Amino acid sequence: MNDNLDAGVSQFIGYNMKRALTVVQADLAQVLAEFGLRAVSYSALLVIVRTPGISQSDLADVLRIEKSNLVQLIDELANRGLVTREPVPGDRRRHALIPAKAGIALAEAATRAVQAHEDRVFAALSMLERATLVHLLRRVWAMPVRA
Amino acid sequence: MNDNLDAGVSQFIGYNMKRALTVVQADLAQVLAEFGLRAVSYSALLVIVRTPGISQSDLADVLRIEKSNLVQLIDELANRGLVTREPVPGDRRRHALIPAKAGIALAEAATRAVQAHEDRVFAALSMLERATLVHLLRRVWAMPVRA
DNA sequence: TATTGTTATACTCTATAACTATA
DNA sequence: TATAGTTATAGAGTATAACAATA
Repeated sequence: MNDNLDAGVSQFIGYNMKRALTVVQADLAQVLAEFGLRAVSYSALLVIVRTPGISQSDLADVLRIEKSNLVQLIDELANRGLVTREPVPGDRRRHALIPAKAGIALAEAATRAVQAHEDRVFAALSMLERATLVHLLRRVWAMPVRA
Repeated sequence: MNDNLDAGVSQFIGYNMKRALTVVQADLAQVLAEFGLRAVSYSALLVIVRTPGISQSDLADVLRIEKSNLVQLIDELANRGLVTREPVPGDRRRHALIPAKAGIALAEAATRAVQAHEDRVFAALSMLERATLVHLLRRVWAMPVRA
């Protein structure tokens, strides 16, 4: 394609993955900023809404981030009245993360915006092609690479 | 798929793109570390080898990074004897980036390792599927998203 | 002993502003 | 005035170690 512009790096699959993701992330960040959210805080909120009562440790595992980096993130969501930390009967170490009404509403509105964002960003692909793309990507991340 | 594990975020194409890229980047970093390179320094070296005489500004444009962040990177490559900064006749502001013999050799060896890395990381996909993946990704990053 | 939430910290990556020398 | 290279710095994002409370 433009081998003299990028000197052949565009032959690599990883290069094209990164470049496409950069486009997607830039647009997503703009969309979520209107809700006062970043990608990671949107994900956290959505998981809490759909898994009420999840603990911070389990949430960190699901989001594949460090639990220490989740503390301030949950602080933000809690300060905005989107979620609450509730005591868990039987284990006083854990906090159950419970979505507040405002959190549920924001997650729903943001999810609609994210779906619109994906429709826009992947408009060049047909629905079938989008399904193919997801299928191929899943097989990449689902595959064990090293022992 | 595991909608109760990730609470539905895996429905998003962007989520699958990021997750796949994380796997790819982790493996690539390991591979390039054996050559004392990061992804960005490998890309820079490869472009210099295939576009001898390119200036730092033009290289920054190709790599889509800030020229200020290129200075130390080129310092490293130069200190290792992989490239040199040569004066450009007719414009004393510019430096022509010239690959040294060691730089050409390292770029070739690293490129073979990167190709082996891609063969390994995308082993779950047939050659046709890899071509399809690249084609779909290119159409995503080539598409203008916002005006 | 191990786990949960927390704090502090360090390290990488990236972006921006300002400077110099040249054009 | 504008551009190439450079320096310094600041902001994200992420990773690690240590701690108190609890299991």
